[in-house]
Amino acid sequence: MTTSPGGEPAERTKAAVLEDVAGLAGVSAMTVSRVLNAPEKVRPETRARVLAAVQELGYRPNFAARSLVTGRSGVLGVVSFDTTLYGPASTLYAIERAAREHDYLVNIASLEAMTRRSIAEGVDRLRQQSVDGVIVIVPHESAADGLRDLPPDLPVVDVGGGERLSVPAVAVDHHAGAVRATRHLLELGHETVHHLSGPANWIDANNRMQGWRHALRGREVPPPLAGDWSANSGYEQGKRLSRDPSVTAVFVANDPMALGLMRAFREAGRRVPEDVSVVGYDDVPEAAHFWPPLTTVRQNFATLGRQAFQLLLNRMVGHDTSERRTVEPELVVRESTSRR
Amino acid sequence: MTTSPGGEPAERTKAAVLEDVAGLAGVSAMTVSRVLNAPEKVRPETRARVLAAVQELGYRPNFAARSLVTGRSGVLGVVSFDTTLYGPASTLYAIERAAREHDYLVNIASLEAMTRRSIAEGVDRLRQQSVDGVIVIVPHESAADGLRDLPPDLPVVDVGGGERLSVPAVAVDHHAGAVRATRHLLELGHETVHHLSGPANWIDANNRMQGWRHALRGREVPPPLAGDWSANSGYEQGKRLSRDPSVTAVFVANDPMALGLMRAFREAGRRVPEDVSVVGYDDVPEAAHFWPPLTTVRQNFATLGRQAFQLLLNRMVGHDTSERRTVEPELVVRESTSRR
DNA sequence: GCGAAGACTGTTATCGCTAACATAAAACGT
DNA sequence: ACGTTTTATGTTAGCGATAACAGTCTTCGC
Repeated sequence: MTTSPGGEPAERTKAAVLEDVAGLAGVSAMTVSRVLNAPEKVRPETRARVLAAVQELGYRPNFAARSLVTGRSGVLGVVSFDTTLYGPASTLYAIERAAREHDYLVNIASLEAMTRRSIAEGVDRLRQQSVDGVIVIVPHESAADGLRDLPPDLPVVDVGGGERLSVPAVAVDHHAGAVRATRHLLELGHETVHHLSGPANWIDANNRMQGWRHALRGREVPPPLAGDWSANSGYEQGKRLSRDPSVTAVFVANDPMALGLMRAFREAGRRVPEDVSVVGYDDVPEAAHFWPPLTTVRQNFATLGRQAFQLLLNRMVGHDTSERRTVEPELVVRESTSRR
Repeated sequence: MTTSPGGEPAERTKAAVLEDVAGLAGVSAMTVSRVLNAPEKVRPETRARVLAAVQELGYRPNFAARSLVTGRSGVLGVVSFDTTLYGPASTLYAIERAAREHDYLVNIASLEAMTRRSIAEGVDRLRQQSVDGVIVIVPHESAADGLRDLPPDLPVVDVGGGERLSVPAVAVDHHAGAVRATRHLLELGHETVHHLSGPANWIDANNRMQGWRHALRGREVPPPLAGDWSANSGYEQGKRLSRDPSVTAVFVANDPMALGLMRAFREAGRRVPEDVSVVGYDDVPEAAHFWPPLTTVRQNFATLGRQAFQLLLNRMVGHDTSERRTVEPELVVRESTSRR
């Protein structure tokens, strides 16, 4: 960036600042600032001169200085648990894209654990870097508590964090999704539906379990098993479940676990879907290519992320809503389910 | 300002600043600053008093102000393509964790496309928010170019961006990984090994393809097919490949494609591994539960991310290395491969 | 033709913090 | 005991931008 070694006058060592541009353009610093922030207030010719100077010096406004005086940073934070999981990763991605369109940058703070303390700490970390707002993706019961003792002056939006929240939130209607999944199996003629749920205290896991229970009302409700979202836990629990010959239909709380479970059943000699039908949840991109292709419930994480950003934007410009938006999941029928 | 109508003395409307804390503790602002930045330079009793005041006022240093004067922001940026993909997501996650341990925050900028322009633009976006350094995760040929015309004053580290880079870099030795995968198949008695590669111009895809070629030297090298990393493309290409009865072993450039390919083969009546052996790449957490459990090459993304951060840290403190570190991948043999 | 409104541009005062230097108090060596 | 170092704290001066106000110079209306 330093001008060429040819001997040009402005062999800058330090980056150019407003004053430098002003000097070169023969105007005051304020005018340069205006050109950058409210161009219409500056006469076109001056503007052109300033812009040329900006160009020539490769001037970039100093973010810290601007943010110090305006009180806004143009950065928003996302607090999330494991961003390696498909759901959080996709949501984060959507948020980032939406943010970019509005000239916001995204700062991430991932959490070691999901306790109210760690959530507060994550938000705090972001706050220290003076983000303008925070989106929390913590699908855990602890989120509600963690969010409660947050400073009220910081706009916060929650994603998938349960009912009793003090902040605006977006969530997928997992109850409905689970009902759809379970009904689908019931309609296929299964007497009842078993359930492999996610870990305790995860909002999504609870909601799906409740939906499943709800859809099963009036029938025998088998005791649910719980995994930890991993394919491996699905496999382990699948092994147990496969020993019960009465099982003909299983609703699994996410796709990886469904994958593991199907493997366990196959290894136990029970064919999917001939002997037992399986429905997953998430519709990860691979689900269509599992063996057999998995019937599952699709969540639209992109929408989720976009909505979350919208809500945050609203809150940031002042609308003090505690709006709650819901995204509907959709059943995708493939080949892991069949008529009994 | 304006103490509240209630009459309480410190009914703050605005957040407390250094001066407020100083006042309460009966010291100068500078002392407070020292307590926060170099506690050992302050007498324990004063320190305690200051800390108490900080506590009482809930004081949080203003990031912009600090950063304005120190010239450092404590934020680093990560430019990445699709952070939804397992690799980038895991790497990002590892970077974030390493960064946190060193009190850095991570800003992300994901890219719409992988062109030199968009890379430069992504870095730029981060630079405007004055990040202290940038890690670029763009496993594409364009990365090298995109990085070349970067301002030299900004510490940049590349992850997986190929050989001819102008900046420090970390990469997995995909060539070696591919060689291992291919040799494994060869040692199992297969005459040759087919290859389903990733999209053209992706560094990883190229390296793996070269490794495969290398391991095959002296034998017939079948024309490789190319997918787009998705399970779906694996399935499509798998359908084509399954029509060729001479195929007995396939090295697939990533796990999702391997999943799709195995499905295609199965649907074509060719059993894996009895009729055809398949090796994947990545070792995604689900790979062990594919049907059959996938033999694959594990990349340690966590190490990759950590190393990238280390390198960046080095560069940021001034060491002007253009060090290049390599992470070795590891073959994980499961059940998708068998003796011919 | 002259005051008033409007259009541009400039001046000044911060924003909240820390580097660098200055000072005061305590500790020390001989 | 006295200058000298060390230790603890305070003072001053910005970092680089923008808000708010203050001038100029035009442009108009009547």
